Amino acid sequence: MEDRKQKVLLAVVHDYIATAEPVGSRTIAKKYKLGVSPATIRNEMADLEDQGFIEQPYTSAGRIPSELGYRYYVDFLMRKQELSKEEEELIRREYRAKVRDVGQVIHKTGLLLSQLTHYTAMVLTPRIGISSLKHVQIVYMHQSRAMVIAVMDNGAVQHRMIEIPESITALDMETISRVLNDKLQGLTMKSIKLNLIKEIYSELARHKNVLDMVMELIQDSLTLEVEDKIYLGGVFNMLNQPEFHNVEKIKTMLSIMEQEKLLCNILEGGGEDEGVTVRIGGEIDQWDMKECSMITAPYTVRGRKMGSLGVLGPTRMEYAKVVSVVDYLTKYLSRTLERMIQGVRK
Amino acid sequence: MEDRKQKVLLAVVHDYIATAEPVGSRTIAKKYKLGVSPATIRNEMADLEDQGFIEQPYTSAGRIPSELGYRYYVDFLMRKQELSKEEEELIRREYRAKVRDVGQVIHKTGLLLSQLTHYTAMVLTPRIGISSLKHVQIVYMHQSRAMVIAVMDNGAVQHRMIEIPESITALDMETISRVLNDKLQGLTMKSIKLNLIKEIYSELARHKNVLDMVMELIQDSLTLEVEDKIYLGGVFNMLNQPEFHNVEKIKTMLSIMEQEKLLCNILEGGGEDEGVTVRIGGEIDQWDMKECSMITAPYTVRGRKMGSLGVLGPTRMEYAKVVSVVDYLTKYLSRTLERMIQGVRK
DNA sequence: TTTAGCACTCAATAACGTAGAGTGCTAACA
DNA sequence: TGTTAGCACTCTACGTTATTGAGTGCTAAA
Repeated sequence: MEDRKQKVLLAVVHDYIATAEPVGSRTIAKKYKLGVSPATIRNEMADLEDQGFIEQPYTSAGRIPSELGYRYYVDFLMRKQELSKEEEELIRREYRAKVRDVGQVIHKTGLLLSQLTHYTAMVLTPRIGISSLKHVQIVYMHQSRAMVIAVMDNGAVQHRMIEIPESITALDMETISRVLNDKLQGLTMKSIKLNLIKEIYSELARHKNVLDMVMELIQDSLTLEVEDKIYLGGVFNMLNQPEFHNVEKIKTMLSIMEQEKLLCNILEGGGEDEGVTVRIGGEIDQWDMKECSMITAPYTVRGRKMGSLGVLGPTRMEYAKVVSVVDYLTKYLSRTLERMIQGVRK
Repeated sequence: MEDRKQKVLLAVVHDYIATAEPVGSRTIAKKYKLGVSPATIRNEMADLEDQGFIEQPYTSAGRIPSELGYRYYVDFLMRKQELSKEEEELIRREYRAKVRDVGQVIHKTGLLLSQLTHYTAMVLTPRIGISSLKHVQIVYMHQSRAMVIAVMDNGAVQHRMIEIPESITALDMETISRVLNDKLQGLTMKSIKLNLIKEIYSELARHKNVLDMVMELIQDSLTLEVEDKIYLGGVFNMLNQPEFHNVEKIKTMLSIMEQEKLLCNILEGGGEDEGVTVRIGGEIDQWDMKECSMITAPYTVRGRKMGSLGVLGPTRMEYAKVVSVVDYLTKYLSRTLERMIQGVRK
């Protein structure tokens, strides 16, 4: 595309992103100093419209970028916009404060994401993957209650309260723990064979019903269908966007936001296994989101994809800024998780 | 209040709840068969307005209930509306399905609450209260990593990954675990004395840095500022209410919904330690919520209040229905939690 | 005490006119 | 051949005005 045409397109995109109003030739001539008259710009715009990069909402209004226009902008015209010193400082500070458990980190990340971009942030909780058993422990609580705890090699911990017969002693529980650890340690769900289980049951025949409950927890922990949880933040930022001044649109938007499953699919739909993905309007294959764009990226631990995060905004989004923020935060999150989890299966 | 006046008030409240339109005298005469003409009803309405139970949005419109009117309705006129068989069945089924951990139960309850009422549901996670240490365990993971697990007597479990010197052996970790269990078991934060800690440190002097990290986890677990989490559901139900067809209102609403802390305070502001509380309009002391009502109730385990749940809707809310649902679900939730948690401090 | 009749009020809706932003086209210009 | 000024034309947004209709309050009769 000729240089001047690109400049005009860039002007349209920038101005529309900034003002949310259709952009006219006069405005461009005045604000963007291309050194030519409005009439010339009009000619260029007519061409750009023919080629499908911009469109008119109605005869004799200004132009707005089409999806194709945004796409061209993102792919060829956009220049990465680094974070400011203050923003980097903010991120560093926030992460320092609360880095205790994974949930908190995810939460914090989402908060930062929505604060920095002023759009809606979505962060998927890490999907840990296949794990093996590291340790089982039965802790006597009181009367007829005990706590079973299972630790996985990937650092996940599950616990459950169980009811135990009055007759059982602390020693019994230690025995059970010990036998289970001996037999099952290091095994994944798949590698636990039927006769191994039989063996355990025969060895601990006296405690069948306790064993039942413990084995159930172990099984649950090992097969754990990771209940893809998602953190959502800054939903109400969307309402400040003029394109959502229509109640109907807000409604469809919010109803999507309440369907966690759907959101997860959309978030994961980015494809690529690494790097920032930009999806514009219809490229998100969710009919109700035609007027939105998403910028997503997976975060990793030791090179393995653990989950994704992303930003949802109107197609008229500040792409340059958001791409930088998403990129920066994914890396930061990856590093932080790496330090926390570690024990991921190699 | 005279009988007929009550009937008129009731008619106004019912009709306004159903239609969201100011109610005129003709409508009442037609729909509610009081056996008198519109003119008579007009007179009664004029009286009711003088007494402050109903009001006119503008001259020559119908009447709508005032806050006082709703209050009178809730206190004297409203008749409890039992749940239908289908609804009870739904609740039972949903609870059967997933009752594994506390988080899931809270989530389910919120979902049900919003589904059954078609308003916004809020459920506070249980606040467990002072706890004492039941068990500490250090589990070796791999290379220089270990997992510390602390179990409280109230059934809470905390875990954290720590870094350990290569030199440390599995036996060492067992020793540390054993010493800590011996010394600290059964103690609350308050009852751990300084010289007890010194004693531990001197006994395990060799492992000072490991001990540091373990003690930190124990301290965190025991002091655990219960991070009042809240489950929110059905926010978008609000948008179906005609009173929220105004974008500005939706905005203030949503911005409140994103402030968890604030929500917790509001939810807890109900006062009473048991039973369903109805707060109408300004009775919620949150300025932006003048046009909303809340119906809340605390849930308990063994008679001790653990948290609250509630429903937020427009002042024009189906009070009778919602009160029943809230009442029913609090009891159901209390029973379910009782079965799950048990070990609460007596 | 109740009711019919009637004048009056006021929001909501529709109908109309106007202003302004922006275009496309044409013709002149470099 | 590319650029620019001029101008007629288009279409939305907005403000003004008229119309409708629901609902009231008051009065006087039953």
